[in-house]
Amino acid sequence: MKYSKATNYALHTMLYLVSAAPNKPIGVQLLAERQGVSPTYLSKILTKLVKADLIESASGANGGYRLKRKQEEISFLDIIHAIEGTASLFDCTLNHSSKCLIQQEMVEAERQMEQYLQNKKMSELAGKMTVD
Amino acid sequence: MKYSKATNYALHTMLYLVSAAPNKPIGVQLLAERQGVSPTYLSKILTKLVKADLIESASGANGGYRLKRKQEEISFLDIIHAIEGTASLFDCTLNHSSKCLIQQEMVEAERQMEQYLQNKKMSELAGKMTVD
DNA sequence: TCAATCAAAGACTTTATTAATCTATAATAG
DNA sequence: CTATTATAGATTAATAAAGTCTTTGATTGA
Ligand code: SF4
Ligand code: SF4
Repeated sequence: MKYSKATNYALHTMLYLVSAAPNKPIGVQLLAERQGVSPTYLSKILTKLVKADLIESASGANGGYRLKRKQEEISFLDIIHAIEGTASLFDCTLNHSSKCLIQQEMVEAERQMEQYLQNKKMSELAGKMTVD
Repeated sequence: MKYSKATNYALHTMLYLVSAAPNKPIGVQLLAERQGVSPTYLSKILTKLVKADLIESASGANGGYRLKRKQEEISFLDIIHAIEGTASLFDCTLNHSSKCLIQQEMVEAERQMEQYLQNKKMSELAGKMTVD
């Protein structure tokens, strides 16, 4: 069990957008170069972030991506959910009883992690880290 | 990102062993039947649990598997780690700075989940759940 | 001792998921 | 219009998970 590389790219891209000038859209070309990934691939990842309403895109010359919300309103969890989806990490296909303790505990454990990630906002990274 | 099916099998097997008579080893045949999985495959999973010192095995007639520790000394996390390994969920291959906040937060979030799972022991399931 | 029973190990195959590419289409600024 | 940039979908490649098959080794008890 691992976070996908896509999530990694998404987090780094968001970090970069956070530390960039807020009103100048940044093209996928540049974002991809920095991370050593192909523009077309990063593009699909960013489209997910757009659909999750975390960033917005502009087509055409001088277009690109920029934050749609304030830094303090974007959490790690938002980004992760946008890429990985929101389904539970533990899936018991059978699911016979709502009182199943295994499932309950696994879900609660996950909730603990998500709670932490939800409280971590992009604003905490801004300035405190340089993107490379 | 999902827990593997192997983890699911491991948890269910442990639950079954917990609710079984502690001194009579149970063969993989029976354990596999209950879960609708092939004995040889389950066997490799159980071998991991043996190596993690959670259960012990006996070869030969009347052999099989049984708990090696007390119920209250086996946590969900023990089982999960035995199957999934202990590597971090988030891997940044670059890893340039020990001060990287992204990595720090991701690791800390995971720690929250693990802490919860470490406190959940098999003894909490015993009796409260029927295996099916 | 020997045959039946059971676990361990390793090589292998199949299936599923993730990662990535390629190509075509749509939007927009200048 | 045309250059630029995002979106979408189909497709391929790479990696990981799931599962099978076969052999070996240990143990029991007849
Ligand atoms: S016991 Fe719980 S986790 Fe297992 S199959 Fe039933 S509902 Fe799912
Ligand atoms: S910024 Fe942090 S997470 Fe990203 S590559 Fe560097 S060390 Fe890894």
